[in-house]
Amino acid sequence: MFSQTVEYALRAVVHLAYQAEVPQTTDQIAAATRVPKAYLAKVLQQLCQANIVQSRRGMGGGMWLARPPGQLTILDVVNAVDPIRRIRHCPLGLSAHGVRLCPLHKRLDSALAAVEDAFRSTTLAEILAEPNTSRPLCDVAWALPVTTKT
Amino acid sequence: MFSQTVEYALRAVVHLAYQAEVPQTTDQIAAATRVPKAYLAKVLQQLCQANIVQSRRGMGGGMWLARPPGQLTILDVVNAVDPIRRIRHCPLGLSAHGVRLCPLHKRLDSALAAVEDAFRSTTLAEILAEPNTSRPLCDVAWALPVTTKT
DNA sequence: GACAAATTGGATGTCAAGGTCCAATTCTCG
DNA sequence: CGAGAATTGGACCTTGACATCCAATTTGTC
Repeated sequence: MFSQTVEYALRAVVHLAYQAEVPQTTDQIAAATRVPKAYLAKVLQQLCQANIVQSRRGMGGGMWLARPPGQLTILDVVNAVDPIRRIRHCPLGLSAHGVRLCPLHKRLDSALAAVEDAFRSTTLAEILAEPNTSRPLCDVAWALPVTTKT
Repeated sequence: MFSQTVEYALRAVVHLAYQAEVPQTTDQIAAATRVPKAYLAKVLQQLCQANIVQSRRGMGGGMWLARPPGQLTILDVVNAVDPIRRIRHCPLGLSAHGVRLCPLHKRLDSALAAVEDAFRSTTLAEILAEPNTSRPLCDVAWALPVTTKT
């Protein structure tokens, strides 16, 4: 139900939240999050334009979070790459009823609203701090060499 | 976020709930719900196989609901054509953690669960009976000639 | 300045969802 | 029975999401 792109963007952002010290290259993020490198680059560009992450080119460059994790919600990330499309008017195209939705679409839309709210009220910081569970990215990131260079 | 197919299936089922008396042909349903006729036929077949609607061929044939609207939930319809895919194990493919999800995917999945619950707890009958709003299908069905035949 | 490391942008490929079309089948009615 | 009404099933087309590849650009280091 959520697009691959959303999944990828969230993984990338979680990784960046952990590696806050130094800019992460696309290669590093791709390896840690198991996302196809070339496509990840596109997704990161979108996050860049939405001012979720910042980037620097050239040697020593890479990506990092534009804000502290406590000020970055899941919804911010989702909206940057694949916004939740709320139902704002009748999908049948009839403008006869103005903005009022019929009961069917009101239910559908309120389900969307619930998702939106859940995402809006969860910051990255909360995800990182969650107690009593396995770590985000399923510990994959930490089992892999992240800064290794021969 | 919900597929077109889900939208079409729900419209069709709502229409059938209103026209409970007599079998509705694909043409009639398509006209009332503004869904492409040929594609609607495919969707209706899926609903048929899932035992949501029943059909009869030949003259006087058509489609009708297999159960009373009070015993048919939105979730039933959704699951018949495009089931909600809950997140049951780490999308990164690591089986190292067994079934336990990391905090990130736990949040995503619980959003899916919320949608599923909302859909499970809403019957067609409730949608038809909703007070104080415009009617399902945005009254389009009632403005169109449904049984007209020259 | 030259080289290597990194992002950026454009062109292209692949695949499933959405959509169309037509022939085959099944049913009812006269 | 036969004709017409309707579903059923298969083949096909189109489009956007996902993904890949390569050239251009920017940046740091020697």
